[in-house]
Amino acid sequence: MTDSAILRVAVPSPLRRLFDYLWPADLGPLPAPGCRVLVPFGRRKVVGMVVEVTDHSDFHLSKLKPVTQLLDSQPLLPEPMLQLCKWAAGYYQHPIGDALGTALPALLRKGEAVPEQRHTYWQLTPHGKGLPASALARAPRQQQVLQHLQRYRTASRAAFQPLGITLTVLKQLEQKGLIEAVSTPLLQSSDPVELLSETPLPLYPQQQQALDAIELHNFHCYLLDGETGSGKTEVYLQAIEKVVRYGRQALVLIPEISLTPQTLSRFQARFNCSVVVLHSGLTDRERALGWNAARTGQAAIIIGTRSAIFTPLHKPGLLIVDEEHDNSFKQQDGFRYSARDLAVIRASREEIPLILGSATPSLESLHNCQQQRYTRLILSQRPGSAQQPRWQTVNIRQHRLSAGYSRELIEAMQQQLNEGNQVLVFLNRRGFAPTLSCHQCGWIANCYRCEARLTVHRHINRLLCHHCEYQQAVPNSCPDCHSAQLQCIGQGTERSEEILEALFPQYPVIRVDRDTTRRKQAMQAMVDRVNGGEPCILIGTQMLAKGHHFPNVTLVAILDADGGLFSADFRAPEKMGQLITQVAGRAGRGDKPGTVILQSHHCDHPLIASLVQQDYRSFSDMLLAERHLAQLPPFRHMALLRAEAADGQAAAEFLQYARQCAEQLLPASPDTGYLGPLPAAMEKRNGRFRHQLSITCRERPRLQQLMSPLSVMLEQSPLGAKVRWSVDIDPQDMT
DNA sequence: AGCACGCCGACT
DNA sequence: GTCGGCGTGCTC
Repeated sequence: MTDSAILRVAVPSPLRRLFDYLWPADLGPLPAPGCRVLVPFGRRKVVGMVVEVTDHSDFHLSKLKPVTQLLDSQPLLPEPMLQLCKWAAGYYQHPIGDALGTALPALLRKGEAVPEQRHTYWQLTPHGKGLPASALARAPRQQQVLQHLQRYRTASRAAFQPLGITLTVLKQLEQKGLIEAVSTPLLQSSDPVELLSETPLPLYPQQQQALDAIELHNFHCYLLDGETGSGKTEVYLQAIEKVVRYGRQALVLIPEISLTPQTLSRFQARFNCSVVVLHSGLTDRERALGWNAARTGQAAIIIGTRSAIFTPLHKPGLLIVDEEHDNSFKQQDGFRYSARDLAVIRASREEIPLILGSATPSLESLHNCQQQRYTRLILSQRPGSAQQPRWQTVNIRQHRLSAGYSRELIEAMQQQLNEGNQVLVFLNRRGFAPTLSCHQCGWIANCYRCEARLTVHRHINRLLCHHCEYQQAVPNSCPDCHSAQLQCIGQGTERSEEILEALFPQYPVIRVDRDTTRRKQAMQAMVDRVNGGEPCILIGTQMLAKGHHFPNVTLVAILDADGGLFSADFRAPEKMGQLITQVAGRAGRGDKPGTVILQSHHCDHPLIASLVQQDYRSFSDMLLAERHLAQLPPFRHMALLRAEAADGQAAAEFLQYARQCAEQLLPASPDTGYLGPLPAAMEKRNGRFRHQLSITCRERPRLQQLMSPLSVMLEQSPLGAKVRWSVDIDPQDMT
């Protein structure tokens, strides 16, 4: 209770509240929300962000500490971004300080000043200017610099590079006092240059209709639903062009893996304006520079992965989320936000359009179209001569397989290869074999920290756990009965590669998975090799499904389509269908028609049948009907409480307590359902036992009204201190 | 999350 | 006699 100025500050801590500080008059006028401050917190000093300015506090005035230092004279985050972070922290039940932390580049989070893009160049000192051009004859490199600067007055380091002048030479001249480095802020280029550096591609009618349908001056969501190769990117590019022409910025989100040079170069080749790319490969400084260029409006187009949704924009004009169904838009730990869902909130607050693009839209987005909240724009043709692939199933239920390959498939592959074409084989399991077992006693190699089998990796001759870090050498004999008859059961990409090499010795086999693409550039080298065009076989995991185009592939084989059909995760079939459709889209992109062969034990399963005989659209309709019947998302809103501990009992007890609290706040009813606590699909993982409690509500606000007080109660509960627990709103991955 | 305080085992 | 193990408690 006071009339002096109080700042409500978000502080990096796991506590779900703001902290009040006094503003000492000698620090000058009150800072605006969005400015960073240095504050004492406990026994240390931390960088916090002003969220509110007020004149009262629930705390005793005597308990408030004063702000130590103001770090920004102007707000770092504009009001809409601050609001978005507050909203996201509330919606996802995450501490506000941490949420705001993810919105800032690391450099700024640490309290550094905002870096500025500067133009650095070299010029002669007065001493250097006095020298004749013939000076420094004994140092030809230095003389070259001298003469160059006498002629052009200034030159940047980049300008010296083609002349073969290294930084060392320049430093030597600087030592002699002959030249000096000058750095000035980079001015915004005000020259009216032509925006486009290449002519846009002509649009076919559907593309044109889609582009025309997108209203640029108000908020609306558009689902650009077009299969692989239907030209979604061209629609993005031309929509961005319009937006940039009237002086606004476009923010494009792409999945983590699809940050391929191909996508990127399309944007850079099209536009002359400044395109900023925010990806994980940048240094902290580069990232902060790009972020700031977006904030100040210097960058017209910003492309980034999930976290880029928090990039402030000076004049936002358009948001795009490409491959909106992709799981990487949902952060799976810590601050569990969905960048795609936040894009909807952000676009609506900024009153700008949002384009969600996908060949295989998420059921959430399709449902939103059915509810008339989004407008669905369909692209069903492939430009040029490319044709739809032909689908074919092989029932492998009673077939004798050669290490996972049916006779039909082998024959089809042989035929395509003989005709000089390429074949892509999709097997979503890396390693040699998923199981090592003893033929004598039935022993199976299990991970001792996880409830999972160890995967045999033949090339390094080790057993790896794919769920934790554990690995060991492949034993020579069974640890139980000492028999030497250990056998590998099941198929992985490594084993498939061996089989293919034996089956088709005259053709190169290229394996693509996490193990073969670990090295930098390995993926690109592989793509280049394949697109060289020689007949070959590609075998790989889902890495093959995303982003890259292989125009010479005419046959796509899906070795095992059954993985997603009978999983504990209700989203598994959706993921499977998306993956299969995406892989199938790699086939026949050139002038040659493509074929997709799908091996399954359940060819007559309605989901498989709809995918094969019809398309993703009928497949997703069927899934939506199932979700409706089962009252699952997107027809219900879900929160998942997870708890894990070395003592499984403690985790279950904590969730039991959570359920009691929750049911007191919001009793179970036809509109509100509780399920659990139940052991997670893989109960033991990384040495901890995991349990979960799911809560579903018909109304989204109702769920949030429950989760907010519940999170606070759980945070304060002593039971919660003994286990690792988290709240996941709109969970994507139930495992 | 940090970072303290706090009370019990093997070492200069 | 101390160094240090990690239990629990607090941060405006």
